[in-house]
Amino acid sequence: MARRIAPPADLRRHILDASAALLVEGGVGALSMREVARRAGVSHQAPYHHFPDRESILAAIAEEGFVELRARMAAAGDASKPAADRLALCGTAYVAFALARPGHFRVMFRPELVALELFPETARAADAAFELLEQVVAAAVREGLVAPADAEAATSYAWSLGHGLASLLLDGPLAQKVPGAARREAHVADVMALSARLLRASGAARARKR
Amino acid sequence: MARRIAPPADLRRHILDASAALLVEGGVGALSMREVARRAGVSHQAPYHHFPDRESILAAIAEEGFVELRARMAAAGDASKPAADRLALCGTAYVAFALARPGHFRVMFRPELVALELFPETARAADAAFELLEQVVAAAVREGLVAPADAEAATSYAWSLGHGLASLLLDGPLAQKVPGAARREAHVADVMALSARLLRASGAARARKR
DNA sequence: GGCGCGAACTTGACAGCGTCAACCTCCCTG
DNA sequence: CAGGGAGGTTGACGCTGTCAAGTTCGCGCC
Repeated sequence: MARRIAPPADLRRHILDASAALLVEGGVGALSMREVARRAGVSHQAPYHHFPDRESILAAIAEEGFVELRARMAAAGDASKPAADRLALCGTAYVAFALARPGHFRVMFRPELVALELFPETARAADAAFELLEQVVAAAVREGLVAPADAEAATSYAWSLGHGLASLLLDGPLAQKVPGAARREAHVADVMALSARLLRASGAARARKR
Repeated sequence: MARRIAPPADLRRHILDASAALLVEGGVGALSMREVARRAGVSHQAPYHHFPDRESILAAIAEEGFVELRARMAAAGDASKPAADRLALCGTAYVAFALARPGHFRVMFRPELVALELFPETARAADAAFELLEQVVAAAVREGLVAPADAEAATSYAWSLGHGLASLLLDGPLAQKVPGAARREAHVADVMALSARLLRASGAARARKR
């Protein structure tokens, strides 16, 4: 009876892809259950057989995002390099992820959209990404760039710098002030290089004191 | 005929206050034209005599936010102090604003909610806040903390650090990891002090080279 | 002083939304 | 081969933003 015109095999995958596309096009407000269903070529109720509600779709997208974010940071900052460089590369990877997957990124840090306590898988993926960053900061402490007492502050410092730069480039004033993918990339590199320079200067000052 | 039970004088003000309260309670999704009207004690259509649509309410709130943000930063970083301290105090004020006015903050950096090109007043308020930060960074360059060639990167650095820390404390993983207003305040102070230390180390290194 | 007009507010309607409920129709399993 | 569940359907509900039209009030003008 001519069932399944558009959805060939995996409707769940189709739904997630259509949702990500909608998030990119019009932000969270544009992601509606019915529009997703329309794009997947199914009835407005079909998605409910794969996700209990709209929030669960957003949670699945956020989870995908955290997994990819962690993978990108892990690939960027391998342990052979000096910690200052690793931190800069992780930060660059963080921003690159946000710019490459804006739809995912915009959903990942919105507790009113995705209550992490209701989606343990998503929360675990977020924790894993956070822990990777903590390891790199620990390396920076080991190399004497910052004092051991500053480890916690340094973790927030590194995460904030990357997260803030990503947010401002994606949705903030820097979106207009730094137009074009190439200029953005260069600007991110500049900011991260500046931070690395500051960290090295701090490390040198601490070494001299001892 | 028992007109105006609830709205005594200024419905526009009432609408903005109710909207801010809704934003705090349930995020952007909770701000509905009809709920705002309900809270103001008027019909669902009354707000349209003061705002042409929902986006205009959000734009007005964002504008208020940028004005207060600028005022707080201006009050925090007066020009008599060293630039490293001014930057740290401005950053602290930035985060303090976000935590004190979460409803406003969540709307100020969402172009899909408030298209700044349609609301020049809001855009002007945002620019004014940004320019204040640029002045403080210019002072840091003048004091030799960073190279003149790094001025642009340093502006993004400072803005990103404050914005990122505010976002992570408000809606990110730090919201759970650093609970309680007092601990948050202390953590912000730690991070900003660390950044100031890094900047001073950089300034000292640059002075030594010359 | 009366009149008109516009601002502020009302009720009513419409389409689109998320979601609950009920139904159909395969395919796999006991 | 009976039965049941997975995955799809249509229909309905109350909510939303917004358009349209009606009402009421207060102020300025002839």
